[in-house]
Amino acid sequence: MPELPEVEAVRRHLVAAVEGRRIESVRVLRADYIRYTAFPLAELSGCELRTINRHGKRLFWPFVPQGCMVSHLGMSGRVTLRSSGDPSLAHTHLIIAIAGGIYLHFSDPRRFGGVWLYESEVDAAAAHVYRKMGVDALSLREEDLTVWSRKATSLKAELLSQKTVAGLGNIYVDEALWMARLHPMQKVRRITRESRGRLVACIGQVLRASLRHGGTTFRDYRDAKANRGGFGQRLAVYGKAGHPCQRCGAVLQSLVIAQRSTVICPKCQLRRNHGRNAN
DNA sequence: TTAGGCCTGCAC
DNA sequence: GTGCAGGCCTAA
Repeated sequence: MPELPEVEAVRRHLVAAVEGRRIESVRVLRADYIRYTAFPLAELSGCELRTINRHGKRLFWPFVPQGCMVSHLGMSGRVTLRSSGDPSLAHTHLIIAIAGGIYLHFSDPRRFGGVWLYESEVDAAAAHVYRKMGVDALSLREEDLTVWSRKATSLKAELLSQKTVAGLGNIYVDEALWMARLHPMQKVRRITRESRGRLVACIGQVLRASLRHGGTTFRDYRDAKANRGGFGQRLAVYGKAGHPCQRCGAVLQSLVIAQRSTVICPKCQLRRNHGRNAN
């Protein structure tokens, strides 16, 4: 499932191919994949794609002279570059024709993802970043987590919520918490500053390592070239319940936290908030 | 804060 | 055939 490294890998590939190019036409094959439009999508024809930015798991596509598209891959979304405007992949919902004979195909079997269209980049950010998303996980610093001292949620729920840190999903939350030796059920307000610093470092390390390998392949993820990511076999805990912890050898344990499957090392990741409201 | 719904493919 | 996987939104 696409998380930050997968989305970033897609972004880099797309930018190299289509940045600065003109939109020739837009073809919607499935209307409800377009979640919001401030103006008809067809009016993007003739506009120039200025660049592609990313915040968390979302891509922002600002156009000149006007318009900004937001895309989210959801669980099973893919954006692929093709030389044909005919849908070759099942579940292709949107095709954007770009000058130079390039066609951007948006496909998404499960349709958890989608596309939004705003008048401007500011409008797009207002709807998708300012209200609900925290700092992007790749530029996270320890100071960004000081707000945790006033929050009652668990580490797992907090990191999945995108509210303070944007971009992590179930895979990388489990990986980063394991690397930082923190228990996912621990309350964020009880995390020491030192542990927060360690977590920030581990989040960066996990994401950058994944990015170097082109993301994680799990189920349907592919990058814009339809390649599979190579980070999958390097995962330490995700999907590895019952296997030995590569750090201490203890058997990795599976549990459900915040309605999400979670894998931890019961020996490395000890809860430190026992004795007070530690149910 | 938590549960449910969305949706499909795949493992069992 | 059943159930689970998951991000994110909405409702209770």
